[in-house]
Amino acid sequence: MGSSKTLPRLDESLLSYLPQFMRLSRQDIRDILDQAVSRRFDADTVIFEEGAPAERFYLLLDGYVRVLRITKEGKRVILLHIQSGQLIGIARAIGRTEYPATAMTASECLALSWPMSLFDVFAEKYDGFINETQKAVGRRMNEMNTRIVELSSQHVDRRVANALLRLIDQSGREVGDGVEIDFPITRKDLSELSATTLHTVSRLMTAWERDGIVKSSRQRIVVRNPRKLAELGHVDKTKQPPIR
DNA sequence: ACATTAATTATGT
DNA sequence: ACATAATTAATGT
Repeated sequence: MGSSKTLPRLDESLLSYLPQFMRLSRQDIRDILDQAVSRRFDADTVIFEEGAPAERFYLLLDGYVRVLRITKEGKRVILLHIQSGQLIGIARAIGRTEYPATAMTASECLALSWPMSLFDVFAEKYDGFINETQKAVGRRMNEMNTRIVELSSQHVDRRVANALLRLIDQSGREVGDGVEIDFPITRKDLSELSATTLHTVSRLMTAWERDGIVKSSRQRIVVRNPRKLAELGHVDKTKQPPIR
């Protein structure tokens, strides 16, 4: 379960290096922190749900969060992953009063949150907040743009390869023989990111393991050869008509 | 070029 | 021991 304590006192360094708060005085940051609720979440815990009234917005201080939606038929679709230092649940920033998607922790997480009414206050009062937030929204839109094109035009192996590449880009941790995705991730998760089945992902992974591109065990994936994976990701192997 | 179904095995508490 | 994750083969579209 997640505990909901406002622990002793939040240190100002938690915020002072984040783009949204970088320009602010120590006192401003103090005020912001004093209004925050700090909460720890276990892995695989829902932070907020699609369609629910967007009462609070969050700043992820540690861990990783999945943003997802569930189709009418009960199929999960993962939209993107969020890493620490990022705001989530900022429905207000896109003019919505309900959360547009569900946020679920992918690992143990620590997050601050504020009532949504403060979003407008922050935007008005604190230099750089709305600007940097808008940039973050833009980056996510960008990612989803490329993903839409990917999902609707590329073959599975490329989709999965590119999903993996984004994951190590956003949450890669250097390990002995490559770079590991920094949170537990299953074949099923990958398939929900790539619009395919866990079986296909499984087959791809064993093939890529044989080729030394990845190494995986239960809920762990290490990319040993990002270059080769990137080739799989963008090499266009749609059949060209033979010359002559 | 894939998904689906089903059976089997591996792995973590 | 039990649940969940991963593999594998067979079959379907």
